[in-house]
Amino acid sequence: MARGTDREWRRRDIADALLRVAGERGLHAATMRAVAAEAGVSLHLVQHYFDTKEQLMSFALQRLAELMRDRVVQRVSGVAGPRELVETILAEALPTDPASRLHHLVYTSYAMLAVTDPALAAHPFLAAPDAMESFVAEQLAHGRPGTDPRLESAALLAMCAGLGAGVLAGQRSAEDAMAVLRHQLDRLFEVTH
Amino acid sequence: MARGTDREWRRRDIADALLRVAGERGLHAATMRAVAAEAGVSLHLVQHYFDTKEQLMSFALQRLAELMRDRVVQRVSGVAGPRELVETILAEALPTDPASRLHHLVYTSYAMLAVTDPALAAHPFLAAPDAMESFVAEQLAHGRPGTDPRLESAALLAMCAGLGAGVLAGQRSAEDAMAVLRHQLDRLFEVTH
DNA sequence: CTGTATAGGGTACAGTTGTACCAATTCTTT
DNA sequence: AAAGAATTGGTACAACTGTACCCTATACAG
Repeated sequence: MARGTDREWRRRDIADALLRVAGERGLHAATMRAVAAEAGVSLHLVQHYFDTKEQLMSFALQRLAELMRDRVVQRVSGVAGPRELVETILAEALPTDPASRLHHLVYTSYAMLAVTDPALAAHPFLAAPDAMESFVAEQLAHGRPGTDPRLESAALLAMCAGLGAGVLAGQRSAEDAMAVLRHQLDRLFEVTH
Repeated sequence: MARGTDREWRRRDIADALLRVAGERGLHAATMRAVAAEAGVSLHLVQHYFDTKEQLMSFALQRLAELMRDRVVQRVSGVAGPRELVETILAEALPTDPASRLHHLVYTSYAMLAVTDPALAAHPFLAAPDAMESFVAEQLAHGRPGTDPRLESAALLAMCAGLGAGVLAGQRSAEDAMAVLRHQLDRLFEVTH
């Protein structure tokens, strides 16, 4: 009777192994065999829980979105005030620690694959970013009534995505990226003149 | 005697074929054979001009940076005034037409590879973005003396990178991205209060 | 007790990859 | 004219990929 949930656990374990491999050696290195080895199981077991590699890739992407959402929820708990909320959420979009670094590397790799791979493109890839953007827009709307919430929130999210890519690529440090982010938030939330 | 330059032309042709394949089918699809077919030459010829795939990948990346630089130079010619210059340069960072769409897809794919591939990481990947950032900072410095040029230019460049990724992923249209960009530039270049 | 489904392991296979090798042709130089 | 270097082609090969197949155990329904 617990078979169903047990099965789901196994699938999660394997998907997490894929994410680990992809984060350390690149998404292209996440072969069936590499994932099986990382998960400490046989190749056949991976095949048993995922009929095809496409299914595994798709499930791992779901799992990644889930993990990123969990991180945001955990970070946001106990934070109050529009400025603090927005800063917390946007900071999570920056790869400041190994875990989020892995997340953003794998997520962006998936996104690049999705541009040319119809199967991945069908995924609800953009649900999380869209939700973030709406949330930030909402906070701006009744935290800074003078501004255009949608345009400003889109700009902020895009900036963080770009800053995150810059950090990943080694263009700037996570601290520098945070400084750029804080500067923009200071401007947005400065006392009305 | 023209052999040397002839050889260089051939290498460019092959590298351009790689960029075309990568832009249409993804960087992972740019195999030796696919590149040879796209270039209309035999597999051995590709091997002849590039001893190893790593060399081909590296040369194609150089070539991509060259093409992107050429596009910026061409776009900027005939444009005057800080606001117009900055807008022109940043707009080029957005995938508004097929060519720049291809450029940004392949460039970002390379960047993701470089995170886990030491050979690619050694490349002067960030020279172009850094140069752009410096140029924009310079324009802001004596176009908008009140602002912090480096922080604002970093924010603008990062925002455009993020917007570009969003356009590639299908999150928003190129027009919407341009609207977000223009809104930020309007703010930066509004009459001093 | 018997059969049937689930979980697991090992191996085989066809296709693709980067690379290496061998042959032929063309061009330059002596 | 001859020799040799550069250029092009075809094919071979070892490694790796995703997938398929065959063989056990163990749990549970009849």
